[in-house]
Amino acid sequence: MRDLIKQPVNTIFLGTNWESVTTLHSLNKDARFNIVGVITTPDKPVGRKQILTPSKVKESALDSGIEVFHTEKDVDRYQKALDLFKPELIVCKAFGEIVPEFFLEYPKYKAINVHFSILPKYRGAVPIQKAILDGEKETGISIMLMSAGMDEGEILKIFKEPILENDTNLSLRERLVKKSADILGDVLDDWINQKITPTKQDSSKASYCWQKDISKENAEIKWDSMEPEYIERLVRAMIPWPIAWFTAKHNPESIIQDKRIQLFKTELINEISHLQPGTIYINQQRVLISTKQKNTSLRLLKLQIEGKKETDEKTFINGFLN
RNA sequence: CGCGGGGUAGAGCAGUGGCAGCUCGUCAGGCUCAUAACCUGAAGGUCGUUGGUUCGAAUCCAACCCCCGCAA
Repeated sequence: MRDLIKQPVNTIFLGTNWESVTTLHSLNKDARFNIVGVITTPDKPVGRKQILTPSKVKESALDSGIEVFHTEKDVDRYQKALDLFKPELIVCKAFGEIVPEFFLEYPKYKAINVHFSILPKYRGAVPIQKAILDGEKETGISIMLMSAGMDEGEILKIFKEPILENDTNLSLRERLVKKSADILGDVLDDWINQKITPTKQDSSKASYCWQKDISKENAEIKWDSMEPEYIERLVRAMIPWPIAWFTAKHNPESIIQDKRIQLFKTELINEISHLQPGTIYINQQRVLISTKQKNTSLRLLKLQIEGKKETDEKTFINGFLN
């Protein structure tokens, strides 16, 4: 037994974005862990003006006085990080670089990753989005050992979380981030004190998801081929990026034409419409789009037309009445 | 100099040389058992900024600022 309060574990944290920040914070204020260093990706150009910006984790770590290191996918630099920090434990959340095996094997208590799915389902970069797209009713948090393969390591603990009807990638992600930050310290403590036996994944049941599945290109709504239920899920999965979109066709029956439209919030409405799929119309103070199912339309609760700002349904109608 | 759309009342928009408008919201009153409904009235603007053209500019010209979509 090791009393972590008396002997905090020297830990390296690997991460990049705001999710990693929440996880890092919870470990950093947890007396059982001593964050000796943070490894993150190099500063990247961001936004329309391509300003060189540090990752969220880097900003946060520097604020907390934690040393920051960039490995830049360079094997030698991983070795340097080990020499520099001499970690007993590595914790990883949303890092995004392939990490060499010797680095993972170095710490006494190994390298632990937090993944947002019930493994072995949804291995890969975008498990939340894919679970929503597939219409899954639940997903979860897998806390696992890192291995050379992608998300193939042995499982320490899995927590399940329901996917709500209105859940977007963002809302669900926020819940999972918060919950995982709450539980991670205790799971690590149990692991270090050998109260947990890792379980192998059944790789025959594995499924995968890729970053390229979530892109501007794949966020385009195809009214002629996609089922309305799928479109509604697509809208929720693409929040806050890349946002589901389509170009309103040249169609006299549609109130908007030849414009690119992004959808932020929609709901399915039972209503008979014989308009061709993708036609935008207004009925009873509601903004609707016909789908390939004649008895189902999609109601647009929040939308954005190119060149304009995001507006809700009511505001859109106010302006349209001109 | 990457491409394009835009900036007009608190919000969303119309108005392309001649009195500053529409829908919603806000405020006051009315109707109603009641209401997000309906009726009457009111407040609310330096038309992004600066300069130019003109008898006269929200409108035409020039420069700049800001917002948004695409691309990266």
